Amino acid sequence: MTAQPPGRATRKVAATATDPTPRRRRDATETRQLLLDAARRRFASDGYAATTVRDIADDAGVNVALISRYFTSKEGLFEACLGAAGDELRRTTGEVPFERVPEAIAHQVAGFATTGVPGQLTLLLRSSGDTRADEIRLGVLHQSGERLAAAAGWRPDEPDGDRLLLQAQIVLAATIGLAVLRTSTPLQPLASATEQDLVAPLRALIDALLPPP
Amino acid sequence: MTAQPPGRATRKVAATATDPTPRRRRDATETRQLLLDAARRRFASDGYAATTVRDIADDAGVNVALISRYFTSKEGLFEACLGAAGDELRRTTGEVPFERVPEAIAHQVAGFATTGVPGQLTLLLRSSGDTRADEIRLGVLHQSGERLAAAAGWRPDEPDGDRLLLQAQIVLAATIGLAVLRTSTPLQPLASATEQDLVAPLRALIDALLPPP
DNA sequence: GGCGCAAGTCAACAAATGTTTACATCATGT
DNA sequence: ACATGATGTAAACATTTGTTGACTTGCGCC
Repeated sequence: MTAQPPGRATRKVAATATDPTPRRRRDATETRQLLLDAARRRFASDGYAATTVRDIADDAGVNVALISRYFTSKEGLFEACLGAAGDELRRTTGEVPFERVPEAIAHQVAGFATTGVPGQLTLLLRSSGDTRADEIRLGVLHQSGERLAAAAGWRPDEPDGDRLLLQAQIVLAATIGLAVLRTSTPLQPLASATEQDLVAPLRALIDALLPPP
Repeated sequence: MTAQPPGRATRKVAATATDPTPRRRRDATETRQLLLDAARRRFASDGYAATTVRDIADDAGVNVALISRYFTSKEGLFEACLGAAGDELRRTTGEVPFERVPEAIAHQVAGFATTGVPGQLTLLLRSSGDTRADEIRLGVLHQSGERLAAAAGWRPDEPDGDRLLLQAQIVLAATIGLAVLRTSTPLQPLASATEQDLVAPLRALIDALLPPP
């Protein structure tokens, strides 16, 4: 496929010609980031097992061996991706006033269309076959559920508290299902609905499950 | 692991000893069914790519080669599973009076705990890397959404019809998210909630998104 | 009973995958 | 300028995976 003639290597000079920023040809941190971005896209859209390290390396335009160098292994790379996804989800469901949660979720779910990066949410539910990654994912989801429930007035010791937590987790489930049906399995018209299109239904959904305190 | 001593084959006599029905040792249709059941479980819990044909064959207690014989290929086996899952989902969202849709969904989502089979729903969203299977899945989901919307009074030519269809698909998304968070990623307390625990929140959710006609 | 075919077994194959090893090349400090 | 460590490359590796072909074994029918 990409077999280079064995003489002098072709080198990738093409981009640098029109590139305004003559960035260094060798930059470890940039290479790391390229790999992370490519991996997030691949993992989110194809899942962990179906993604090969060569896919990721090709997307990023770097050599396959660098994945092992910078992230130890494929699993290490996946965990690094999960970390970023967790941060993003925490930001969405945590540090946001309760009234604006629908907007935040809509933005998160719709983020795929705006940013090129498919929602990190899909990353969260991809079965990985890796125990460590499963733990991370579960922890993130659990914490997100508790934050959402807390924003709706949940207190851990309160009687009937489990009901509220359960309903917060159902909201979370709906969010994740939305992300999946928009990216991994593009279901129309849901997949092409805009961020604004989603806010109203999401508000109705959240109001129904988590009545404001 | 399961290495048999190479002398006379051990043969699987263990089960037949206490088995009240001395069923034939060689039954093509039964073997097919064993493979289908094992495959549904594996595909639903681990995903398509992470599941190996040897896993399935071992679970079913049959030889690996029989997968190719009866289903042509791993993809063929997956499509066969998708067919069954599609039937089940159609049954849930279609031939049910609108008022009882929450119960039907709860039953479907909770089905994992009651029957040993993890909800066929999770099968529906597993990315497969196979174009044909993707089409099947998308078709099933689309049809389910339309049936649900129709049960809520949606008519294709009606103005503002897209909004209703969109909201039905959001209900579908919530359902799928629920199935995932209960099986693939067991999130507590959601994962251990009983069927009855789910009915009330689901009714609230559906009432909010699909007001009865 | 014994014959024929369906059902099942075993071993091997090629392709793909994650990882490593040895080597080449750039960047930087002196 | 040039030595040295960081960065990137290429090829090879040991496994695993899906699939196939030749072979064996049991079932049903004459």
